[in-house]
Amino acid sequence: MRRSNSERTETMRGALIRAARGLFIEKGYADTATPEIVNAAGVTRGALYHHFVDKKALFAAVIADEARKVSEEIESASAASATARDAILDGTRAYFDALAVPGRTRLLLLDGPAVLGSDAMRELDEEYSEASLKAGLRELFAASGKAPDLLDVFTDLLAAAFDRAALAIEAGASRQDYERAIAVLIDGISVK
Amino acid sequence: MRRSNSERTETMRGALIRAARGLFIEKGYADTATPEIVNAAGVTRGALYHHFVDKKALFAAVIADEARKVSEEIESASAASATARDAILDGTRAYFDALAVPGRTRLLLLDGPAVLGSDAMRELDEEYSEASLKAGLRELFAASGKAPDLLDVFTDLLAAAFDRAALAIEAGASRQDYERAIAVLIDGISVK
DNA sequence: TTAACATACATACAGATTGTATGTAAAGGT
DNA sequence: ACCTTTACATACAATCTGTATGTATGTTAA
Repeated sequence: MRRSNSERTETMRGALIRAARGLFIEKGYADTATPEIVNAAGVTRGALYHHFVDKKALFAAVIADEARKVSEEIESASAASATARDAILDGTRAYFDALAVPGRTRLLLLDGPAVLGSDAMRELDEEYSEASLKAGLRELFAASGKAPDLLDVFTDLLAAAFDRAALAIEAGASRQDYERAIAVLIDGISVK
Repeated sequence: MRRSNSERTETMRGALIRAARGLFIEKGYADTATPEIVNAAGVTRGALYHHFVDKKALFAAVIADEARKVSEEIESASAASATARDAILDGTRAYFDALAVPGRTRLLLLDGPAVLGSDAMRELDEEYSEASLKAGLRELFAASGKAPDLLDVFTDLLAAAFDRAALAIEAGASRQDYERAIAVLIDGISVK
């Protein structure tokens, strides 16, 4: 069968990313060797190093994919909420659902920051999942007549709290407790 | 000179931990090789692998040291504050000061969780730095007549926010803005 | 259509790294 | 003084990563 180059590239990159994703989740970035990855994908290391400059670049592709999926799931879930408060809390639940997909907390919250740096992860977060939170907070501030001068800071702090909550929930903590506490935090910052 | 074995062990472990700390901060855990570490310490890899089962164990020793120091600095700073609110905010500032020591955010917030796992780091945090925050929150809740049923959860969420703030401040954000926002969060959860 | 080139992938190789095995010297107990 | 244990150094085997090189397949233009 004759396949175009762009098609070959696309399927090969997809296969490598999928195989790498599984192993990175299972054993972590550091303990996953490139021979394992290409074995799982049924190819050789030549393909990997042709499509990615190094192992870290492959990891970055996995992370970017995952961040995009999380963002998409959140946005598709937070369709229409009655109030700004509800929009934020619905978004929070959608975020917890998205991070409940096995391995995502490890990829996005543990290995990602260590391997790619917190700056790179911050950029990804801002580009993807934090956008809707920030929009929600902006509305909330507007509705409660609060000055939005610390909007970015509150977004950052709450995003960090959500991340920690996702980690705790995965470790066995009560999701309901964390959702209640987050609701208290949201209500707390919306008082004038 | 004749030195006892326990004395030799202590100085050697200290030298290895100090050398490793510097390199882990400078280049990260993954990019620091054990030959470099022992070179910096002026010994051989034999000494390292005699005192630590592997590279990760040496890293764990560095992290434990650092977490203890942070905890000590916080406790020595938060001597006596007028109110529970002040105690928490003073503790927050002390935490920011402690994490402003170069490399600590990388050690404790980036490499630590990735290398040792978030469970291990959570245990360290609970044993050390989060204890005073939890005590402060308990007082705050008592003073404002709030039910303390979510005390652990709020402690966790706020600790995560503090960590993110420390990272942001190191990346160049306004420390004052983050302190103001944190004060708002604290005040928000203390309303009945 | 085919010669010329670029892209996709495989194989081979060099350097470096980790952990272990083994050897030696110093300390501790009897 | 002897024997055991601990502290450390050296030597070795098994990886792993990135690069260099080789081959096949796709692309382009005369």
